[in-house]
Amino acid sequence: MGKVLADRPDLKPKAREIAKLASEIVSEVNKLSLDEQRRILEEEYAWLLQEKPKKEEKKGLPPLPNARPGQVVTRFAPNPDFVIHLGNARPAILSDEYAKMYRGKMILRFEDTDPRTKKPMKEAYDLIKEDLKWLGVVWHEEHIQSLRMPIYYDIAREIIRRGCAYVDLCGEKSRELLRAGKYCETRDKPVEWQLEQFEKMINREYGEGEAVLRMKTDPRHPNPSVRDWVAMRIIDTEKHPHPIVGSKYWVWPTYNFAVSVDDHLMGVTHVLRGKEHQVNTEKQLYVYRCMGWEPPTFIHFGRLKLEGFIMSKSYIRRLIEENPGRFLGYDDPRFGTIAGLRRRGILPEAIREVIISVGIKPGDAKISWSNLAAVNRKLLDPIADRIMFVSEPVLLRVESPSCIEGEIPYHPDRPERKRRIRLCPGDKVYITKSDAERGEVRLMGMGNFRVENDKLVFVNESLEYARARKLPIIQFAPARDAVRTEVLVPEGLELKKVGGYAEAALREYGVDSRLQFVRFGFVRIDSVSDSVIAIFTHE
RNA sequence: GCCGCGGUAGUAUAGCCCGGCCCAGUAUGCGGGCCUUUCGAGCCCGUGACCCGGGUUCAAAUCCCGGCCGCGGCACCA
Repeated sequence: MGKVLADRPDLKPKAREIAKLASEIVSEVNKLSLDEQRRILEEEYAWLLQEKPKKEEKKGLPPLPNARPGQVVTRFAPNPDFVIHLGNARPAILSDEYAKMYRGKMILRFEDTDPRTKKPMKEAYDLIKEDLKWLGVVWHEEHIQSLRMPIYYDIAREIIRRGCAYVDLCGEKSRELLRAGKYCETRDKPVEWQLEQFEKMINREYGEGEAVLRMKTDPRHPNPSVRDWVAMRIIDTEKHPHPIVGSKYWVWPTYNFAVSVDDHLMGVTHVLRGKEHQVNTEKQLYVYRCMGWEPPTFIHFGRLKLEGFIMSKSYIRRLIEENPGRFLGYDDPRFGTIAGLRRRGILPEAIREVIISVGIKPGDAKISWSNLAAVNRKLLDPIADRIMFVSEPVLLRVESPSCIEGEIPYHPDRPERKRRIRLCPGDKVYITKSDAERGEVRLMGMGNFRVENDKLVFVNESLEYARARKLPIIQFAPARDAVRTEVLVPEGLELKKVGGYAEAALREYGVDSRLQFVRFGFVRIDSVSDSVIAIFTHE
């Protein structure tokens, strides 16, 4: 029934008749036996049996509304008060992705207009850029708001001239007034007075809290925070110097004012940001309306959480400060910062893939670690060399009639790259304790051995023998040139340490190498000295 | 409390705008098998979801109403 109408939408007006017809036919067919039904189908309607080709699944982002190729300008506007985390990477990657998709432009803008409560961190400007580069984000322009102050002053004057803003001298009282749907009496003063007062603000004739510039909105707007929202306020930069411009400015734009001005002046066409900005969008529209600017297209998506990771900037900072020595820094692999994920061994392509798959839905998304790990594993597997690492090592002595030699490929897909390992009678070898308890094992690439007390007794080299007996094929490390290795395994807020020995080949890899420790999991080499410290990425 | 936005398998997502090719697709996870000198990868098979209740309609995941739940906002933060 549905099928018929889908094929012939022109029949829709007759749907009622068709429904009746269809049910008659169905009941008729149902009287026949199943075999009979099949026979008729095969004989007379064989063409129905042919599978239609499966349509190929489209991957990637949905088209951007109101977007014209070559005309799209997006932006990523972080607050440089700390490094960015996976949640911040979402607008960054999405903005980058759409700019690329439409051959447009992407702008990076640091929003550092509050040296008091969101004091910028001097190093963060560069750290954020590093993270973005690592993520593969490409930007064509770079701006710092604290370096654009005269621009905000100029637009503010224009907005006052247009009668859209006023200087509020009522201080604390204004908050109550506005909550009640009323407002400070200075709102009704003439434009000339407002301009005068604004210059007095700039000339430091007022202190913090004594005067603010407010947008005129609807004093009875259902959302009290929208009512005459603050566009400019005074921050005492003698007490709270800004890390870039010091005490040069006294009057600072609020987020909503600076953003509206910049988005317009920089020609931003599409603003992609979290839904926590929905009300801000509403506020910013007042600026566009007053100035007669055309607003960009706003897209708000939900929050992004990474299961089992701490993302909050302030919480991470507190944890580090209150627990000296417990964390490795803002890039600790237990944190959801970009730097933390990088140190953990997550690839930037994996982050991008996950963020693209989550898309731009307004609903929240909780990414499960196993999902991120699966994507990362898929990318890592073909490029990570296999190295043998022995955890919980026990030391055994080889007993065999002669030396045994084996060749082990670094990667199963490229068997021509391999190292040679030689075990001779009397050699000491580390294997994992639980493997030693298996009785008979096959040392990967070497041969089959029987474990007898502290001895490893050679049986034979036959792989078929090992298969027939289902012997575990285990990793090992000859003690002679074994590398002492510690693997840090992040588990929630804990960082477990797994000690052991790796085979000599580990020496060939430097810091930042990504490897797979055979039967253990993927790791990233974090430091190399006499011994090696690796960080466990995932299985 | 007020304002706004959402609820599709364990997780994420497609479909919703324009109701019928959807007894709901895909990925991951989980279970089983094949392959394989790793408990990896790959390949097969299986598992599992439209928040609840009404309504409109021949037909509702899709439209309407109510409820429940979740999230965001309610700053002189961004």
